[in-house]
Amino acid sequence: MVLSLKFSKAMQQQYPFKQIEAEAQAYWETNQTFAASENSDKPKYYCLSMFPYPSGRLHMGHVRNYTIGDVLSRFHKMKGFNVMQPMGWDAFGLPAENAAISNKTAPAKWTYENIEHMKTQLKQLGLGVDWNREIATCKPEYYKWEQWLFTELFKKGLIYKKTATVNWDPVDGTVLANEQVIDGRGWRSGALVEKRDIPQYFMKITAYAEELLNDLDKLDGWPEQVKTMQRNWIGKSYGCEVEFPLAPSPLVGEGWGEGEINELKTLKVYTTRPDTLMGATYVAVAAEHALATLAAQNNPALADFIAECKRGSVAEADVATAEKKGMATGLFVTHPLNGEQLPVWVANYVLASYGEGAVMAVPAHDERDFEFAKLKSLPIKQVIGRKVFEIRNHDVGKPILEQPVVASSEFDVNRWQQWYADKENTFCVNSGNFNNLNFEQASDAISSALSAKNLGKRRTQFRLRDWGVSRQRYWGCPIPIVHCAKCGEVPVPVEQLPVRLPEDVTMDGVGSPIKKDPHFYETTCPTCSGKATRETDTLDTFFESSWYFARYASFDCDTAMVDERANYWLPVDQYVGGIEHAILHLLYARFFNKLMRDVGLISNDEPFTNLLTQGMVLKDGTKMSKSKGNTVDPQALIDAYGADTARLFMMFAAPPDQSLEWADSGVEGASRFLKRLWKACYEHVALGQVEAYKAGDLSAELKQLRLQLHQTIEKVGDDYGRRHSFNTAISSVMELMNALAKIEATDALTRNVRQEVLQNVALLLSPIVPHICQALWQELCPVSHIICASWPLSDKAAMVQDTVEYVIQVNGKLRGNMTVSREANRETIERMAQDLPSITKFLLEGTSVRKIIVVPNKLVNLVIS
RNA sequence: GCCGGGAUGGCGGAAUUGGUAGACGCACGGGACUCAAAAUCCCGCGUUGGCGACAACGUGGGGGUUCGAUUCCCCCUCCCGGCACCA
Repeated sequence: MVLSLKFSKAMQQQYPFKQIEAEAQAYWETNQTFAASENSDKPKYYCLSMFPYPSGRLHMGHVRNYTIGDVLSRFHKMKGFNVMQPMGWDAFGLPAENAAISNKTAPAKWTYENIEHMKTQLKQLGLGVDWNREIATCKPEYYKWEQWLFTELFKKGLIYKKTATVNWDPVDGTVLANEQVIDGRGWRSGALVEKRDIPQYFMKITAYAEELLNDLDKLDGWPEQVKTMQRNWIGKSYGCEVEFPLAPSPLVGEGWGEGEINELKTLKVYTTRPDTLMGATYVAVAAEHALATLAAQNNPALADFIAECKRGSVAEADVATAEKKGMATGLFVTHPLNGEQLPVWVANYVLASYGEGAVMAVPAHDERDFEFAKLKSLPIKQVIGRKVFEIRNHDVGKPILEQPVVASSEFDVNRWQQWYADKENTFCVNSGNFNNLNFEQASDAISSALSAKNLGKRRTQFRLRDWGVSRQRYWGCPIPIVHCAKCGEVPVPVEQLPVRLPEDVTMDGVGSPIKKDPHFYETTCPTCSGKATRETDTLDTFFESSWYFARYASFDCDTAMVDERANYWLPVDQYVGGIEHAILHLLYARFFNKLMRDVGLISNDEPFTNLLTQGMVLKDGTKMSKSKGNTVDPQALIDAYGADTARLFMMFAAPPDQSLEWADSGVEGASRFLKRLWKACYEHVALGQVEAYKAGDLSAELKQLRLQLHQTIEKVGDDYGRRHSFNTAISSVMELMNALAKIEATDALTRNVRQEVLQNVALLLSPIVPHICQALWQELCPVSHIICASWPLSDKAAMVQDTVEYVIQVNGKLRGNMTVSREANRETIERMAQDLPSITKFLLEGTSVRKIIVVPNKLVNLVIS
C-alpha cells in the first residue's frame, strides 16, 4: 500500500514529455551512457549515419536518417553489442559561400554557428551518440590528414594533373557548379554558360575500377539496387577498338600529313558491338575531339558549330537530352574491312569523356545513330537478322522459318533495333564473310580481322572516369601543392601540414578570396627554398566525406590519419543514409577505403558491411531540400509534441527505404498512442507494484494475450534486426496495446500478465521512443534501469497452439474458414473443408472436384468444374 | 537520353517464400460523456447492387504463366532518385 501511494504520486496522470525528455537526456549525458570504448568483451557494432551538411537547421530528412540509425544502435546495444554511434559535420561546401555573400559574413562563422544550432537540435532528438567523437571536416585537425594522404597519393602517381572541362560564366568570370547553371545560363549573371578547359588534379579511381567492381560481390549486406547502380556506373564492357585510317583531303591542305596530323593517321573508336562494324555508314566525333579542332582550322562554319556545341553546361543530363546537331567535317575515313569511304561528322551526341570521344555509327541498329542519320540523310545499312518466329496457339516460340529477313521492303527500324538488343537469337547479314555468324562469333571474327590488319584489337573498357578533385572555390580544403618555377609541382611536406585555410575573409561574390590573398599564395618552395606560389584550388567536398567513417575511430589522434583503433571499429557494421548517395559518395568512400588500406592505415577491404538506403522525405512530390525551399522545420514538431512523438511518427509513416511524402496529419496519431501508453501504465502502477507473470492457470483470454505478447516480441525483434521494418514493428505493438486495453479485470493474475505486457512493450519500443520508455520503466521496475536491460526473450511455451485456422477457397476464391486440430491429417482436412456449410453449396450435382490443394496450416483450395 | 526505383481505399501504408487484399494509423461519419466545446471512449468505414444473407468487381494500364498473382514474366503510362562541380 505504501508503494502504491508512492507511485501514484510520482507518476503524473498526463504525459509530461518535456520533463521526461529533458530528464532522460540529462541522465544519458551525466552517465556517459553512449561513450564508446574499445575495451569490451562484447562484439563491436559500429553504426554510422551519413553526417549532415550544416545548412542551418535540421530538416525532416535528418530526423528520419538519425532516428533510423539510433533505433538500430539502441536495439543492438540491447542485443549485447559494444555499440559506437558517432556524429560529425560535413562542413565544407558551396552553400556556406552563397550564405556568406548574401549575409555579409564569413563562411567559417556561418558554418560554426549552424553547427552549434544543429547540435542542440540533434541532442533534443535524444540520439544515443558518442558526442566525444564529434568531428567537423572544416577544422585543420581533420583536413590536415587528407592533405597528408593527398601528398602520399601524389607521390605514388595516383593523383595527377590534366585539363578538364568546366562551366564558365563569361560575365562573372567564375566557374559554375552544375547546380548553378539554369537552362544553360549562369544563375546570377544570366549569361550563356560556356565550356572551358582548365588544368585540374585527378585521382586515379580507374586504377581501382576492377576491384571496386569485383568487391561489390562481397557486399551481401547492401541493397541489390545500389550494387546494380554501381556496377552500371563503373560500366565494364568487353568490346573492340577500331581504327579508321584517315583519307587524304584537300580541306586540310598543306597541313595534311605533317606535324600534329601525324598523330592522327587514324581515327580510333571504341565499340561494344564489333559484330555491326559492316553496318557502319559514318563516324562521328565530339566537338572537343582533336580531329574536329583540326578540321575547323580552315573551316569557319565548322569552327562556329564547334563553338556552339561548347555552349551550355557540361552536365551529362543536359548533353544527352539536347536536340541532336551535327556538321560534316569534309574529312573521310576508310572502313578498315570493306574499304568504303565514310564521312566524319562532328555530333553533339558523342560524349567527349567516354571511350575515344568518337563513335562508329551503325544507324540501322543504334537508336541515336538512326535519329542522326535520318536528320542528315546518311545511309542506313542493316547487318543483323533474326530467324522469324510464327506464333501459333500451341507451339509458341517454335521457329518455323529458318531464313533470315535480310531486308524489309517496309522500313522497319524498330525491329532492327530490337534485334540489336537481342544477342542470343540473331546473326549477321549483309556482312560478306561474316554472314550467319552470331554475336559472339562475329565479334571474334571481326576483331581478329582487324588485328590482322593492325587496325584494331579486343579491349576492355570502363565507363568510370578518373575523379577530378580540384575546385576553384574558397570554402574547401586547400590542395597541398606548391608551384615552383624550378622544381615544378611540389607536395607540401608533412611537417608543414596543415596548409591552413584563412577563415577571416570577406566574400565579394567574384572568385575565391584566397586566389587574391598574397599572404596565402605567396610561399617558398619546400624543395629549393626559392620563391613559389601555393595552389589556390580546394578539394571537392566529397574528399572529406570519403574517409570520415575511419576518423571517428581515431577522432583525437594527432600523429596520424587514423591509428590502430580504426582496425577495431572498422568496417562500419551498419551505414544509414539517403539513396541519393547510392553512387558517388558510396563509390568514393569505397575507393578511399582501398587507398587507405594500400598505404597501410587500415586492413579491411570494404568500409560498410551493411547499408540501409533511406528514401527521400518529399514535400509536394519533390525532394525536401534547402535549395528547393520546401523544407518543413522539425523544430516545431519537437516543441509541440516532443522528440518521441517525432521519432515515432517518422518511423511509422513509411518503411525506411521508401520515399516518405510529408503530411502534417498523422503526427496526432503518434502522439495519441504515446498518451494511451502512458495512461495504461499510470492506471496499472496506481494500483500498486506487482511482479510480471511467472506461473499460474490463465483464462483463455489471458492465454491469448500472452500468445500475442510473445509473438510480438519475436516479430519486433525480426522487424528491427533483419527486416528494418520499423513501421510494422510499431503497428504490431499497437495491436498488442489494443488487445491489452480490452482487458479490464484487476485480479492478481491479470495484473501479473498486464505487468508482463507493459514491461515488454517498454523494452520493445525503447529503441524508437527511448525517453518515454525510460520513464515508464522507472515506474514499472524501479529497481533496475532500462538502459541496462537486454532485449526480451520470447516464451516459447506461451506460443504453443493446438488448433490452426484454415482458409477454404473454391476455384481460388475465398468461401469459408475452419479451425482444425494441429494433428489433423490431410484427409481429415480435405473432408472437413468439403463438409463446411458455406462450401457444400458449391458442390452441387453436375460439378465435380477435380483437385484439392492443401497448403499446410494455411488453406485448402477446391478446384471444381 | 542513360542507369536505378516506385504506383494498393479519401490519405500514409500492411500482406516477410506465389496462398484470406486493405493490418496499423490518419481523415471522415454516427453515438456516449458535457450546459456546450475540446479531450477521451465506443461503433462504422474499398466500389457497385441488395432491407439482408450475400454477390460481382477491385492492387497504375494491357497481355501471359498458375488451382491460386499486389507478389513471377512481357509490353506500356506516369512519378521519384542519380548522371561525375548541390550535398
